[in-house]
Amino acid sequence: MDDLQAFGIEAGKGRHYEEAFYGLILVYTALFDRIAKYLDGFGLTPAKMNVLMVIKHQGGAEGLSQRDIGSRLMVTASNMTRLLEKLEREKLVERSSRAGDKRVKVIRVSARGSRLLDSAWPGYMKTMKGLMDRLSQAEQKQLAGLMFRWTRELKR
Amino acid sequence: MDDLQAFGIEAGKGRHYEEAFYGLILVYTALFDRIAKYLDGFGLTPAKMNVLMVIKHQGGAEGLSQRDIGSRLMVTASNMTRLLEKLEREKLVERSSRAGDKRVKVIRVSARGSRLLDSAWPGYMKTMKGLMDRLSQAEQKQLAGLMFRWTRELKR
DNA sequence: TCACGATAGTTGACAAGTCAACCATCGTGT
DNA sequence: ACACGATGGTTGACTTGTCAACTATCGTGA
Repeated sequence: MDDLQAFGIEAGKGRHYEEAFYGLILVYTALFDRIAKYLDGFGLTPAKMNVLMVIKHQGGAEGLSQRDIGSRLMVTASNMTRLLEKLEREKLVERSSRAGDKRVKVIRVSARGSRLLDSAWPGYMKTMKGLMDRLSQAEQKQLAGLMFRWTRELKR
Repeated sequence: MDDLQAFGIEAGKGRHYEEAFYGLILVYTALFDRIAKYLDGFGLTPAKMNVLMVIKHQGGAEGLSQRDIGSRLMVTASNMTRLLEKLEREKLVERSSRAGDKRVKVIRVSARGSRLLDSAWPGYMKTMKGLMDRLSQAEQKQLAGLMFRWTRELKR
């Protein structure tokens, strides 16, 4: 736990909240890193993967507006614009104005995007599971419960 | 838990690892956000705050090299260069070449940086504690333990 | 009907992070 | 003594993310 010392924290000294806080940061960055490395093999990034997943799983035939995607992923509108521009340039996604409301842009996954998503998906899940499986089943369950409670508390 | 649905995850369906994974992301971003908002009042960001904390708490009289700081915070060398350039421009930090090894730049907190850090610190800790205290003491301890084990596992 | 407020998206300017290529300096082995 | 590899830092090009200011369109109330 030398990592925590970086922040001036000594482990095992009471002060669980500091250990938990900095531990969480360390874990998050490690997880993010591994996932990013995996996705890199497909020319994808976590952000792009998330966008593709949301559109494909929740878009149905009608597609989603940029706003819809953004709010589901907690990504700002301006960030969505640029993310989708790139995805469009890479032909993974199609953007068209909605008939009846020219303000909204309807986003759909292209055939190419869909194929890419399908090919990246199993390994993505496997990578994630592999990372999580460093914890026991019981610990995973514990963590899931903690995170669930915590997000709800943080939202008030 | 509607947030998790964004990723195509249903809560409470076994699959604790998915809930834990996405829950962790949600929590992390929420925490980061609040901390960033607090620090903004001081013209600081989490990254800058971390750098100042490390230099002040571990730098002693001799200061630290950029490499030292970077490795303690898991920040890349190139990122350190730019971070420290900004901190230097804002006169929060002083950079000088080490006598005896011109490659190394020795970093010290300036008087101004030190004052700023002192003024931001108590509220920073209070904000962090406030965020953590949405969980009970027992949960914090549990979480700290989990994170401790997990970081170690992830490092192999 | 039309003015005004709300909604969807875009743009500019910035922070923080990455990687790869690069320069300067150091230290060591022969 | 010096060549070469290791070390410390910088730079360029890029991604993801933010906020604030902006445009365009839509819908509603008077």
